[in-house]
Amino acid sequence: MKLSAWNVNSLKVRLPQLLDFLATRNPDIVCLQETKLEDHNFPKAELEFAGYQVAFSGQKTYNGVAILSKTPLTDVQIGIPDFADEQKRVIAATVGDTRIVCVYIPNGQSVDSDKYQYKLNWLSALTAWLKKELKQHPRLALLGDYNIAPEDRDVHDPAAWKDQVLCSGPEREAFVKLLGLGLKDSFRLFEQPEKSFSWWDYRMMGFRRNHGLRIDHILLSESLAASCTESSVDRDMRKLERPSDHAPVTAIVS
DNA sequence: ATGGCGCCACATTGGCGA
Repeated sequence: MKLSAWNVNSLKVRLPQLLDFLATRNPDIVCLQETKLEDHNFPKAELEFAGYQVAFSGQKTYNGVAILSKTPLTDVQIGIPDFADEQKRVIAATVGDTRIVCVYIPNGQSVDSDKYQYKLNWLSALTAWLKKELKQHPRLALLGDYNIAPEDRDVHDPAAWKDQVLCSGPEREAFVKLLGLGLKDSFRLFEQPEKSFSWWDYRMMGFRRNHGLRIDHILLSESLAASCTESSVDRDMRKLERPSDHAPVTAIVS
């Protein structure tokens, strides 16, 4: 089973690239972030025609998440239960015997921003909920844009980013708490190239200079991690004309 | 040097992302 996550930064703009991605990579499941589409504008028919069932939760301008699956999606959950949030950042569904949780974790803007505190509260709520989810679903994958670079090796210039948003201690501690639930960072199950990132700034030729961060992740519960054979970043999608600033990430499990 | 790019909308400028 091939699982991908991709922050498309507008599904309206990126739909042709997504359809190409589906046709060429042939993933079983794709988790999308930053669709930036209200539900009545979601391209359901196009994606169904491409062979995928869809579950989605979106809003105008910001946020928006979706799960695509070749096989039926059941028990769709939108948002974190008992956590009031206007922002559409979470969708979960069951595919076969596997629970898929798609997240667009808040950016936080800067460590002295109210949005940073919202991010930390949000991460606490996510972690508490996932603890329960894992009890019900031993096979669970948490995919998406985490807006956290877990370690210095996930940052092109750790000195410049030290204690900045996406790299700060409390954010990294929140990521470690997710791992503490029994989740594994699939990317680090394997040897990887130095300076592997999933996001590059549009400005200053960030991609060409590989000025990036690894902030998009696929975390797997222990039973899924045990069968994981591959985890990688799909840099080729970032090379296209008019790319998302994020590249898709993909893991293969059985 | 606090810009740079890309996307969106109460759009031709400002908010936001990371």
